[in-house]
Amino acid sequence: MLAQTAIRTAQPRHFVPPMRNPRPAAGAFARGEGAESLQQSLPLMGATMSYPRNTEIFGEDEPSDYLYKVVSGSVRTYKILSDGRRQIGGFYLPGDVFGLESADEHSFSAEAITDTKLLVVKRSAVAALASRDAGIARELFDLTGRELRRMQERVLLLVKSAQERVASFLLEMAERASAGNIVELPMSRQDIADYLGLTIETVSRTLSGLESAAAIEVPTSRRIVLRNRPALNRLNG
Amino acid sequence: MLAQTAIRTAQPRHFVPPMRNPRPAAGAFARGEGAESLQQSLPLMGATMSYPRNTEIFGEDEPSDYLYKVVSGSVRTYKILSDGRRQIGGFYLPGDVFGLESADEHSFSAEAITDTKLLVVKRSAVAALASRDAGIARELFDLTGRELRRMQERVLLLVKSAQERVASFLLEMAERASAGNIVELPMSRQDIADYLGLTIETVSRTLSGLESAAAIEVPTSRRIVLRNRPALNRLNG
DNA sequence: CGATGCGTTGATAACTTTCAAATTTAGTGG
DNA sequence: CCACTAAATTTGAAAGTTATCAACGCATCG
Repeated sequence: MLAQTAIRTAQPRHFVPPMRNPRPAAGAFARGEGAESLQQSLPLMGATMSYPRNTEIFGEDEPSDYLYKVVSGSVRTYKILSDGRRQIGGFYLPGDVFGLESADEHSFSAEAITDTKLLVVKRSAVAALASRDAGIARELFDLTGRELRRMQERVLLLVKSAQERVASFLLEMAERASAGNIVELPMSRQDIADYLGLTIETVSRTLSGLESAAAIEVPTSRRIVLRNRPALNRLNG
Repeated sequence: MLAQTAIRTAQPRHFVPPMRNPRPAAGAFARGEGAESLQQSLPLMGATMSYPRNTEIFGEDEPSDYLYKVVSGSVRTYKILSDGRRQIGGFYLPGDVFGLESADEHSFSAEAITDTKLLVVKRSAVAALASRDAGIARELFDLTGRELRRMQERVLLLVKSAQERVASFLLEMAERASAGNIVELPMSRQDIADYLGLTIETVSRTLSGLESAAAIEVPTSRRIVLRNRPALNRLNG
């Protein structure tokens, strides 16, 4: 399973006004003097599109002509397995880019989890820019490499126990979408289960267990408060 | 955990004589006229090194200054988890490139499974070439994207049952290292178990089960004959 | 021939899923 | 804003799968 591609850029993540140029990623990596950056170029090459909650962004069988950058909202990519189960490839939050890994066709479908605005850019436009600008090419390469490492982390996660997977998931989300120790989850328990390769019941039970152990609090089902990060990190392995 | 990076190139895979220039990948993708290809350039930039069976190629904590291409033999990358378990990132066979995903430091260790010859190339040399040649840059990007898709397949694999994982593994190896329906496995049962996130006992039992079901034959522990691919594919999901 | 490493097989325990039901939350219409 | 209905989440009990612990077989090597 898998995240199509999730690149987090050093950008403000919450309530980014649509259509405003993101500032260049700070210190992402060295680039040749005077070269454009992907951060700057993307908004100029694409259009912002809105997707209501639970609507499809693209289907698994469709040609993959675009790259997507989340402006606001949240996205899940997924694949329906032959036995009917759904495997979630990845969750994408504001600042994340997805679609990088696609070949000619998407290997996953993508849906908006919440109302979402995306910056949509033609792959060919990015490719053309990259072929003229080595800095941009390098940036693309680095983004993909970063996504690759992220996917490797995912593989490490999936061989662990249910408790470890849930703890790791919470820590990952805390890193990506938290204000302090409060994690706001845009996705349902079913989404989490399909991401972690567990059942919804196991996810729910594990969260209850962590709450009993005073590692977290669950004031509402979509809000998790991390009470004991060291304990979660221990579980994380 | 995970495969550092495994790119299969359209090259002859068995007994490639060391230090002989591989022919350019046939039809891997379009490149600008007259541009060099990575396939051609790599051997000119690096050196071939030999590693006896079970020796370390690099350690997890070491700086990652090189890319590696398997000339002959086989390699495993792995990571030791905090609980002492070993997770195998990937297996690399002749023609595969690994090390692409690394950041400043390796996230995995690498060992020769069998006596192995590797083409070792400085990352900086490849990067320099890529910055001058958009075709090379594109090639690198494509290689990484391919590896990303491969890792996604891996994630899909790991959420399945033991039987599905083993069946998928056999099919994967058949594609990569088989002569017809005979698969020669360079790695031990323990390696396979650590790759699939199972125990050695479960792998062994599952293979025995597949043999009872007449899907495979196991004449020796390192040789598997695929007797019923459709059945394996069904298990594969 | 005995030791050692690897693989297989068996019995039991631990963990996760499955099936079912209760409870809470969210959405809709009045 | 409240009531009602549907959906989501949580919890319980039983079944299924995989891991663990243990023993055995087989091959290689000295």
